[in-house]
Amino acid sequence: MSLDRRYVVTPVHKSMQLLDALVASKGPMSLSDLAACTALPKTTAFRYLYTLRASGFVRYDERTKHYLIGPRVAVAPPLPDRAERIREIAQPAMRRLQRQFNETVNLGLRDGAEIVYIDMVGTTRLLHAEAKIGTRDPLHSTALGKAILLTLGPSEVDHTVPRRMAARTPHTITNRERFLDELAKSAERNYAFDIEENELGARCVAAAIGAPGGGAAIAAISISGPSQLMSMETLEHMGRVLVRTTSVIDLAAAFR
Amino acid sequence: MSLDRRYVVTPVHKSMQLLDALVASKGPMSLSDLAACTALPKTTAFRYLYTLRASGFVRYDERTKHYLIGPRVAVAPPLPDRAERIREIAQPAMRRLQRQFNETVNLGLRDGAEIVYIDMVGTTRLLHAEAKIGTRDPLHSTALGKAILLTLGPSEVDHTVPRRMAARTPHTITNRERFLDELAKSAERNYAFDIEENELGARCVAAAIGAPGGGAAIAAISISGPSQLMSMETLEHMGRVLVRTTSVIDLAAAFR
DNA sequence: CGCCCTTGTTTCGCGGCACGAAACAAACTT
DNA sequence: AAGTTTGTTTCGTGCCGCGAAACAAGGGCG
Repeated sequence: MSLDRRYVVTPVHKSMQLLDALVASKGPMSLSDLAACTALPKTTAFRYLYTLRASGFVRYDERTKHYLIGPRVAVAPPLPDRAERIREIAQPAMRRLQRQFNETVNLGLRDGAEIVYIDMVGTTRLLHAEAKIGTRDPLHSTALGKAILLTLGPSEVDHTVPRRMAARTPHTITNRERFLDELAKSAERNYAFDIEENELGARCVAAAIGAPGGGAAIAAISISGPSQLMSMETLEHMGRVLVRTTSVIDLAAAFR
Repeated sequence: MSLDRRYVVTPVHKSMQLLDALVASKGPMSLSDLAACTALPKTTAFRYLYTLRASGFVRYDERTKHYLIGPRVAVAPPLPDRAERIREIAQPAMRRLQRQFNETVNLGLRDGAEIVYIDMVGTTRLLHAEAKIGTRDPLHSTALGKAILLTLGPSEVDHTVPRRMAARTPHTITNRERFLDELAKSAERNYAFDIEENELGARCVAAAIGAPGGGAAIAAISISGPSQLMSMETLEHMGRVLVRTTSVIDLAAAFR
């Protein structure tokens, strides 16, 4: 980020570090814990937490004297810098897609056999969606994952997709042969579907963003929505638009 | 909340007000807007926002010079004081239920023909759930809603439940007669179900929290989980425990 | 085209308030 | 019962955050 010390006001900055610490440790923390892991004097940490508590961003268990993230707040861990840059680059395209179809548009990054959501521009209606940034899903049950797998060589696909593919819903494809078949079909179109395979009631279509060197992709964009609104024709139309859109995105700038 | 001015550190407090303002207006805001609606000098607002931006809690659109809630953060609007007090009272019971069944436990408040989620203690696994606080669902498609309707007189039920009941899923009961039938059955047990009526793949069971005067309830507690793990026997067992638990909760203190 | 008004950014010097050491109070361990 | 750790409170100092004002860019209007 921009570290122009000139305008950074310490109390705000430090108190946000406290919030981040609370997020990172996924559970209740004592004052001492928090002070220690943010390198703040106990007194100061106490005051910040007291204030955050009064603002409703932090919850306090009087009994155990432990602090928790406030119930009205959800914070995901910070993303690595590269992810941040990729998001920056993809942002305009995502907004355009969102406006065109008025459904949720997702940006995912591959990490091993999982995709990590790094951005999501939604249909304004729900908080819900926005909170999922930083969460993960398997490659094999998501359109984003399949779209990325399309750009990998057969051998890499082979040792990336786990032997036992976990079923996220009754529709998840868990048979390896059927899955490779499905991939082959998707490869002809350059976009991939997810028909309630990752979440009941939700359909998705995704296309990968070309890697700078032209090799295996590390990111993809998807459009997702409720099955009722996403007929196969709609999905195919979206798929074609996605391919056109993603093919002109250039991630080179994200790698220095 | 506790307004002991002694320990409230102004910069932290004010910057949280900025975040709240951003949340309230559900969209991009200019510096001037934010400064105006928080009654902060432009200079100060600028510095706070700059800091929040550097911490990743606020996003900045360089082009339009507008601020947004950061993508890794989700914040719901603050709850009214009464809701806050009710949550405080119900909290211990909810934690107990959570530990006993290891499924998500929800606390909902009636507001007209909707229930508002005011607390949620989850199965640690997901951010996701926690973020839904403050959101709403129809009374007629949720266990929480039905549990509250059980405590209302027939005439009040009649003009509370809308003529056309919106279908949230294919399983939502939209036929008025069938719905009243279902309510009658639930009334005998004092707890109510939701069998994928509000969200596909999710089942719920709920019981109302007795109103202070003994009249119509305004709150209820539910347990929800994936259909695979929630057999009818499990649901019935949970229902009986819920009734025992909620019947001893006393909300009197929440009303002065 | 040029003027004015609004909006964002930067500077600067003052004063108040946030800081943290230290004292105090509880709760828990030994 | 003494000792250790943890949370809370006090208090005086100095630093740093504050906001007026100056500066820089647009953008709209005549």
